[in-house]
Amino acid sequence: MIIKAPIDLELTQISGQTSQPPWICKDNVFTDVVCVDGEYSIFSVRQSDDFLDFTYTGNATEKAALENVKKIYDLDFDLPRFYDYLDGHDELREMSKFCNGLRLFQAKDPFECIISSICSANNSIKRWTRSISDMKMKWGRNFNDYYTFPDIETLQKIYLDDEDELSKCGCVNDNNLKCCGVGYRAEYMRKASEIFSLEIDLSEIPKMSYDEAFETVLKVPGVGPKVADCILLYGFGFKEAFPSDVWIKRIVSHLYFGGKDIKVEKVREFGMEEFGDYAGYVQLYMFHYARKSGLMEKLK
DNA sequence: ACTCAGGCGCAGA
DNA sequence: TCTGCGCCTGAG
Repeated sequence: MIIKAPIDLELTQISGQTSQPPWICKDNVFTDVVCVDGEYSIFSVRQSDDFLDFTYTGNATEKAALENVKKIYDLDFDLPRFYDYLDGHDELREMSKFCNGLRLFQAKDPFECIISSICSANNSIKRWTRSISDMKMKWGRNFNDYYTFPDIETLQKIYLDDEDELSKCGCVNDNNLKCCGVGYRAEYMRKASEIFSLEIDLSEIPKMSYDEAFETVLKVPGVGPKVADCILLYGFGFKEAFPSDVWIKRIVSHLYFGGKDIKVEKVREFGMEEFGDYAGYVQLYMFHYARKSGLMEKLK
């Protein structure tokens, strides 16, 4: 079925955002397995002119499947209206040209989003993507060779490294987190799994205010301000989040503060104050604008 | 072979 | 409260 919302699907997929790796692409069709009301469906999406062509297999009702795909690709977001907003500001005007059709690629699985966001910290997009894909292949459930992300209970039991695996199971069979290339983040990931199993109920987070949700996820080891904002934005749709890292710092500094060196924490406050409910989208557009326009090279 | 990028936790100021 | 170091891995 065709969903009439303008989107650049490929751009949205490869934007390197921290909710999930890109879906598997074959002949311009992007496919992955999605949990709908407790059951697994294979979702396929394809660019059809400006719109999205969506098909799925599985027992999900059409209504539920549609709701899910709309959420994942943020299809209810009014992109033209956002472009009017960008056009109304000197500093932002150029961005829509470079990122036309780019939407938030939202998590299909909040737990996956949390763990992959932790994995993304102090990491490269390439290495982060490989690690998460490895984890899915090793410990996720296989549906037609599309793999789910391992659930909370599964991940809690995964060994940390070779040493941990050897002492607990007597042999080493690449069945541990560090062999996925996550490095010292392995401990954070396992601790986080424990916390979401025992202390924090994932389903409570969407009911919270932004501030409350921010403070809640900050308690998780490996989650600082940047990762917390990524989790809230890509995992739970808090669009007022403005994830601020060194790149966003450089870009904001260049566009708004005459290149002056400012603290990342100040950049976050500035972004939230200045852009309000558009903060998350402005952050997304800033990053890709900088990438594509050559600004990023200039700011290095 | 070596250096560096990248956000977070922690020790020490 | 704030500052600066070390963490792990792969790319250059």
